[in-house]
Amino acid sequence: MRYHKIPDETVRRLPTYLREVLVLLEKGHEKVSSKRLAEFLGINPWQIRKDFSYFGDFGTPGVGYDTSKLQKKISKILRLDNSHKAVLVGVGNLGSAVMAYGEFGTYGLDIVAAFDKDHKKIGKTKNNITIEDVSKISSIKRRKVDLGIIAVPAKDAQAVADDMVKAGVKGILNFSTRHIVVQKKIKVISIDIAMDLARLPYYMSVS
Amino acid sequence: MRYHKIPDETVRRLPTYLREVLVLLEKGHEKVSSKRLAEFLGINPWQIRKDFSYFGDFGTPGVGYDTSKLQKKISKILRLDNSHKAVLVGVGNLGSAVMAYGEFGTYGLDIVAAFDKDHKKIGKTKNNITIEDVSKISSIKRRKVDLGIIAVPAKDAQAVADDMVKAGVKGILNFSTRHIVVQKKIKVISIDIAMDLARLPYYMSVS
DNA sequence: TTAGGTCTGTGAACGTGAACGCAATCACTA
DNA sequence: TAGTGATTGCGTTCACGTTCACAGACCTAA
Repeated sequence: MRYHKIPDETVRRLPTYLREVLVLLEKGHEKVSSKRLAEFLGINPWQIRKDFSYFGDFGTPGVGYDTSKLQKKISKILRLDNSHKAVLVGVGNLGSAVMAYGEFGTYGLDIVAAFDKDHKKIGKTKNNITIEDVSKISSIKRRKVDLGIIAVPAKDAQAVADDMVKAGVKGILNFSTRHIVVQKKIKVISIDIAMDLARLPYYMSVS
Repeated sequence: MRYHKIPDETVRRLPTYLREVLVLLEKGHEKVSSKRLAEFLGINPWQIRKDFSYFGDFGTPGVGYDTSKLQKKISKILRLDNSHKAVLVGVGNLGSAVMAYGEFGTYGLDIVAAFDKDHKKIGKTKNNITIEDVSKISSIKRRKVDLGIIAVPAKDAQAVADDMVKAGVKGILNFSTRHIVVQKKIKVISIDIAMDLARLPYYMSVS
């Protein structure tokens, strides 16, 4: 194996691989071939082999990859080998769904605090988390939270992001429809579910 | 202007452009420069100009782009000039949030029906939509629905997708964590919000 | 021990998209 | 009408990611 910088597009696929590998481990499969993995995920086998070739060899020709080693290696690369704490701001419809979404745990990600500015919501409890006043968000510094999730309306998004950064958050997942500007060393990933749906009609007519 | 096939990556950005253009129109701006648009969206100006160059010229050197023409043109390319009807299957936490999510309307997309298999939910009304029994999903054929949104647990996702296709859906937005296989002419776009969060720790350590 | 089948690892070819730079165009002013 | 400043349109270059093809490694069975 040679040293390689892992391409961004490969990193984007790693969580997918990890998720499937976890399922296979659960089922007790110790080995998996690139072909089989490819079928499950709808990707080409050679794409998977190429991706895996950027780091380690845990593959055995004629057999496949060792699922357990794969899981450890991918987790380590993604820094998911230690668990991470996340804070959610905005407990509306989407925010509530995010809190209830079980899949974060799969990756060792834990939502440990939730904030809102609506006084009717503050103090209430959802998913064992008591909703706090967003003006007190700086308290997460003590609680060693390094991920932030923004689920507030567009107009409030930037302000919330600024507060998060001040409170020590290192990465932000942004569900709002506004582009967010932060210091370069803070990573922001934005999701706009409406935009993906909006792309569908285009592809429907093409094919 | 020359004829060009519009690159996939450009299509991916079009909804973003459209959203911002709609905001500008709302505010009464008739013109916008690539530079200004770029600042709002966090993209490079030349990327935007290149994207726009694949279709039409509505730009005036020294002035910028005509927002109104931009809106019409992008809508037309994305086939959002006619409204589209969507069906949601799975009215859990995420499904409910999707139903309540207002941004779909921005693009002329309309959720007109919702299905679930839980008899406790069937018959209840959310966002003016009465939840129906998922076994009766074929009824959407009559209602001219062409988009499907899957918000059910992974194990049920494929079956729901199959039913949707039978019922005449042409494009699917999949929120489940399972890869879905359908006829080639049906377009599936999958979103896994946990996977995006799972990528954050990687970038946090790198920078 | 050998043969046959399977699957990995990776260099190389290929394709696509991003970044760049600048000529051409237009509005505005005097 | 000419000069100035702003901005588009797009050819070109560069960087990156995908696809391919195959040598080599390994397993099993006889």
